[in-house]
Amino acid sequence: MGPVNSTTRRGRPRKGELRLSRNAILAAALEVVDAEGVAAVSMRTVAARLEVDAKSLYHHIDGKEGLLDAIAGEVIGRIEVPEQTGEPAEDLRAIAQAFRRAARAHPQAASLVLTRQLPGPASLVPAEAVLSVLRKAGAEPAEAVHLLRSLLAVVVGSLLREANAEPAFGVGDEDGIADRRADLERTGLPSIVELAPELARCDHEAEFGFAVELAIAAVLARLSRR
Amino acid sequence: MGPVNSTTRRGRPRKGELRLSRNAILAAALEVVDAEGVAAVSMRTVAARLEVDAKSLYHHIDGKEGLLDAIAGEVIGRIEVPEQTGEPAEDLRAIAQAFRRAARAHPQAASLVLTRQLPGPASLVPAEAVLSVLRKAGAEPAEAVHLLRSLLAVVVGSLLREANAEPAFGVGDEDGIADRRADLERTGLPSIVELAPELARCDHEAEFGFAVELAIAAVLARLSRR
DNA sequence: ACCTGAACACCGTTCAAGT
DNA sequence: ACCTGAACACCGTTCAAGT
Repeated sequence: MGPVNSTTRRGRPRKGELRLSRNAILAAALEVVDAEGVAAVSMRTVAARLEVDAKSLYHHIDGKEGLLDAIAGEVIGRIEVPEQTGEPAEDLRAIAQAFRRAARAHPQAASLVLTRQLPGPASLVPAEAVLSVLRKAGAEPAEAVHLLRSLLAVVVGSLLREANAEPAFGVGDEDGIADRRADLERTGLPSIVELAPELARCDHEAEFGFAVELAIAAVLARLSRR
Repeated sequence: MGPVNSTTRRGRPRKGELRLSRNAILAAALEVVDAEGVAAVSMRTVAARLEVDAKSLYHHIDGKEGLLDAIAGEVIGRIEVPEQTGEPAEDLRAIAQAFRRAARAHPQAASLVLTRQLPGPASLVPAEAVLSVLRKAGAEPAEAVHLLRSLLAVVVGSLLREANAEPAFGVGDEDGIADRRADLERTGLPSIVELAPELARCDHEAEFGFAVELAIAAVLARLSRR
């Protein structure tokens, strides 16, 4: 159908109207994601936000799959890699936190970002930073790549848990925590039951920090053991 | 439409016909996933495989979202946790490998499994095993939960990369590797260019092993430093 | 208790026709 | 060069009607 006003027409827009562009589409798509989640992204909803027909998008992006890839690239492309200090632990930590900040800027998009082919061009900038730190810290070439991939796995795995967790899993919500705890205790699995109080809650920021510190310690121990 | 034979009818099946069941639906859904990928799963395709109308599925499962959750649970529920040996490193390694084996049994389902709310009931058995090992190795209660979550992040992050990588990224395919290498060199990012030969290829099994060993070393170092 | 026909409100995508 | 009408082949889901 398209816009319902009486001046609906075909062909290119009358002069003065904003032209459709890849950037405008991406911005609109990100708005949909932030407002209603990835599931609400469709060619039609995105186009509607631009007051344009869904089919028009095909002139600027490569179908829906291409749109989702582009959204992921957009989010990951906004990682602001901090300047290096020369202190490896500090630098690696800062890059990991920058990654998390970018993911948390669009919480609803996080699973999209983490789930798509990550080593796309957009993620090469943070990868470059990590590799540079590792090489300066004394890692061999092949070793640096293994360590990069290990660090990336920790970051991605941690952020994915955070993205998938129900919103209330974090702070407050003592009721939800009590419910989960009761569920865990009902399993009868001894360690699960014993640790139910700890398992029923999750401070995502602290958990991310813990995993990253553990990984960094492992990396540095490995590099200094030489 | 349903089956096109001339005896189409409504109501419950004539006696002798197999009844629809949650298990039958899950099995059919897993067949679709293995044969054509998660994207090919729809109420209609799954129902067609059972020669049943799509709407019939609603009597046994909670809509499409419920179906996807159930598939993920099914795959993860098949993790065969090995018996403990008392050697923490060996036991943790074995659990991680069991996790990978389950994921690789249904490669097309992997991203589904890793992406959904993981701490569902199905994943509690492997979690119990990890926690038990950690506690025996001397971890404090809260610490054991942090370490479990860190280990899970490494495993999930690694398997997610493996699942998302294009099939050819692994072995052979020297052409694809050469292409990727050329792409990486064109970025001009110094460390990326220097390490392009290593970055262009990825032995998933070795990479998984490396990340897991690094994580286990970190865990044990932390627990023995006391 | 279980299955389906009719129906609804959505999808992504192609392609020819318009300006 | 860019946009859309018409059209197609799909979706998930509700609900009343059948046995």
